[in-house]
Amino acid sequence: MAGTLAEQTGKPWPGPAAAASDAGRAVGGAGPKGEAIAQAALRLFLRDGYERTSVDAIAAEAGVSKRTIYNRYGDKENLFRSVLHDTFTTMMTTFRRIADAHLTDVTDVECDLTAFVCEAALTLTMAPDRIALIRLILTEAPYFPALLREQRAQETMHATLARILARLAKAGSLAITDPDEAAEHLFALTFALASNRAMFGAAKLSDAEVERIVTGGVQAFLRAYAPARPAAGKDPSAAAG
Amino acid sequence: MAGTLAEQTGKPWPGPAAAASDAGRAVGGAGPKGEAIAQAALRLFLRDGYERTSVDAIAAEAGVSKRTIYNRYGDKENLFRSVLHDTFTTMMTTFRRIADAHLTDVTDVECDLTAFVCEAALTLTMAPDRIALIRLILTEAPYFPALLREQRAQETMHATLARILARLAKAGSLAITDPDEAAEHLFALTFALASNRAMFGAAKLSDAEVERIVTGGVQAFLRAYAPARPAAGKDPSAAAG
DNA sequence: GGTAAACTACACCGTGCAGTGCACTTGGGT
DNA sequence: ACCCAAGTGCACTGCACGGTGTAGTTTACC
Repeated sequence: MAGTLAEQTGKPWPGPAAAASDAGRAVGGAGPKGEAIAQAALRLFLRDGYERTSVDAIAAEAGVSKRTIYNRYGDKENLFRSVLHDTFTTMMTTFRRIADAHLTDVTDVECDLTAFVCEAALTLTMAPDRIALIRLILTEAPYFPALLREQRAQETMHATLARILARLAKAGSLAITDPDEAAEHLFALTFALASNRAMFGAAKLSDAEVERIVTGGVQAFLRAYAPARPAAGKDPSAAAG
Repeated sequence: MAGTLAEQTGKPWPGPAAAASDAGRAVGGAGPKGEAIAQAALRLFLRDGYERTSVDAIAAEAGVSKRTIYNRYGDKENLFRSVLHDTFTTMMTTFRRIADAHLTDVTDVECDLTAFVCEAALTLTMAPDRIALIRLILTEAPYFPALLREQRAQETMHATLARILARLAKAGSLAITDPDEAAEHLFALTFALASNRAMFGAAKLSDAEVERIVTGGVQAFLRAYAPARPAAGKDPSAAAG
């Protein structure tokens, strides 16, 4: 049957001669060949999806014998998981870095938040690979439970953002009762919005459009979560400063 | 090659004997067999995706000979397009009906908007099929350009919502300068948010959770787009009720 | 009963792909 | 010079699937 869900129990494939040779030999992404394989596999998986990508194609793309791939990764599923895992890891790291750079100490909420969201969106969310990655995750998640567990990395990003927002609320810069919900709203109004547009829209978004979208999202967010002002009712964008 | 993009020019497959028999015979979804085929195909495509669903499986699921499917639809791609097209059409109709029911004349903005969003979310966006449908669209869009054109139906829903919001703004119930952007924000804070949670989250969302999410989204939206109030400066969460 | 469209059952073809086996080459370490 | 891990090239198996051909069966209508 075609649609049977693989019940892989996350076994990372011990290696070609796990019991035989004591020390670890080149397995997975180690060495230049491993690098080439991983890059080629990622490229093709992102472009064509799991089912449509053949191991032969990956081997050709990597300039490597098919046998080498099987020697290193065991099978196609394991290669897939391995490559996706690495991608998630680097993505998470990047997000953390950007968040730290912009939001460790905030002086102007709107300005800093916008800058952060813009950079994160342009670097991570809107990278053409990222769109393909989302597609891939959504498609393959039912067949690769491990993928959803990885994607839970997003939860970490969410939590990071929630913590930052809570801090801002405590400082009186924002009126937030539920930081988790607020973080979700900020995500929805910026990253998710741009992401959806990029995925469903016909033409691909330019950087300028992305900036426009996320800026508008941040402004709406700030209007929704502006602290109670003694003399309000003015232009909402005046919340900055 | 596995990843070659099919450049189908939307030819709807004229039928088994288009030039021979003058009148149209049973083709596509007509008749009880056609119904069974379409339903089975939709079920399996949604569950397993295009590539993982075999025509044999569809035939078995529909209790129909494989030959019948080919007689009616010509090939797998055409069956896929046909089934998806029907699905989009009914979805659009339903959205229109719900919007009309709740938003033709609005007395209490928050109340009516929440009711509308709740029903639409529970009926359309959060139906388990819908999630699978989004997955399917995202996955197959690169290979079925027609799908994106269909999905543009969403644009119609967007436009409908934007028009309604513009009307509310004109009536002074909301402070909206860009109805399109506002509609996107409302979408993002409600449908998209719930949708994403449903797609990425581990546990599936209960109706109550969906209601909580979209209610929170509507409230945030209303806070962001509340008209300038003569005596403002209150707790934002007090905007509710 | 006769006719024809719709349908069925089944065998069949070609193909693409995951994965294996094996003999051979390469290159660094000793 | 020798060894051995790593890699190569290629042929091969097995299988699932898309699609076709065909002979026979149902169903409705005259």
